Amino acid sequence: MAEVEIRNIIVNAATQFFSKFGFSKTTMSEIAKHTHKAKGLLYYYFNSKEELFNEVLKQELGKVKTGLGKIAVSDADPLIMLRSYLLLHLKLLNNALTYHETLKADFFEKYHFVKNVRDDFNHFEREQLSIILGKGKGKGYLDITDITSSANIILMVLHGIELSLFLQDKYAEYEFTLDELSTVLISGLKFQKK
Amino acid sequence: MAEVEIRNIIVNAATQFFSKFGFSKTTMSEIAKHTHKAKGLLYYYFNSKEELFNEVLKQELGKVKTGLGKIAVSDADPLIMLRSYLLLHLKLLNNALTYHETLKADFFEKYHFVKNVRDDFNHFEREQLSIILGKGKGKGYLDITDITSSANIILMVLHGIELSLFLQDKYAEYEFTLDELSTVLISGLKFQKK
DNA sequence: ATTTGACTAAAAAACAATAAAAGTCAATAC
DNA sequence: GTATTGACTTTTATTGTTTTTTAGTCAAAT
Repeated sequence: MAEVEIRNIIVNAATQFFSKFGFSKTTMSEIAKHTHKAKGLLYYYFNSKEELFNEVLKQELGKVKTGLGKIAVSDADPLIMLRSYLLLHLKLLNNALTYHETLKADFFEKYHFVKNVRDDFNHFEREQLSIILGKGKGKGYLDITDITSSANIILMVLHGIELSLFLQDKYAEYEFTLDELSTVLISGLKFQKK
Repeated sequence: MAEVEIRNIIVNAATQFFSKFGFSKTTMSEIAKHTHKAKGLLYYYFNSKEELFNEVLKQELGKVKTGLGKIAVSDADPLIMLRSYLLLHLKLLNNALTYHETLKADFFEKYHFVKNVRDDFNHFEREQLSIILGKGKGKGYLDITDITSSANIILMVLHGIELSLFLQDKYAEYEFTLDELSTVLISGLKFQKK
């Protein structure tokens, strides 16, 4: 079998276990057994359990990036784009189970090995939001001077509520409120006749 | 000495220790020693360590309530009131150290014994915000239909960012951004000529 | 070049013994 | 009778030890 296929089989099995049981309660032997391969093979493709987890998180966030990336390239109304972005961000991340674990770990300053992937994702989000905000500003829809600063505000709110939503499983409960929140935020950034 | 005075001496000493070392790393003996009283006396005034901690938290949040309570009763511009409320909420809670501990504990579903005091505070906040939003709506400043729902959005944002601000000590870092955030939120709730 | 599985080293879980803390209460002071 | 004490008991946490589990290795096989 092609090298890349086996690698994927391993990553897929790892994703199942990590998503269900988390990093420490998943064993490499379990993953190996489930793929009907020897444990040593996992170490042929990945240097460590951490590296494998990292790859799982990377692929998970990769899918989120793909979803979110489609918004900024479209030529829809920037206000609608921004709204879609906020809601899709929360919706997609709500299902990113390994990401949830790294969120939680943030509080204990563990999981440093995952820093690069997380940083990359944050950078991506900053970029996408800047594009959207830039378009909105260009077309005179948004009343913002400093795009970076506005992006920071939005990200602060998103990251803030992520913790309560995902780690305390309140997404379903708050879904409707999130809709209103995005409306308020966008309305707050909108150009207003004083 | 009057019964209530001794009680206060105990609570004050307890506040110092709990704020500095947290609930579990503070011992009742320490508190007793610091007040130059026997440990048994603490149990004459409080049934348990948990009850004492509860009292400390109650007084801490009581001060926050006093500060925040002054805003809604003033007859300032509701928009300014709302802005002051958001910023003061974060500023005062940033110094509420025992509250921080209960925030953290939320993630582990510990500290259930503190639920009443926390619920009371949440109820207070909901009330204050409703008053302010009500005034804003009445005077035609705010474009909101459901006051409860708007209060929920604001509280969700506040609670969300509290975790990152207080538990990861980012208040100083984000202070400026918070100012902008409150501007955006208020602007988003403001009545707009479409 | 890929895969195996017995092997080693390191980390976690289980257990027992010990220390430290919460909480009690009969005696004492006011 | 109310407030206070401090020695005492009970619970909970800590420490050190053993056992088990798991991450990670590697020589041999495919």
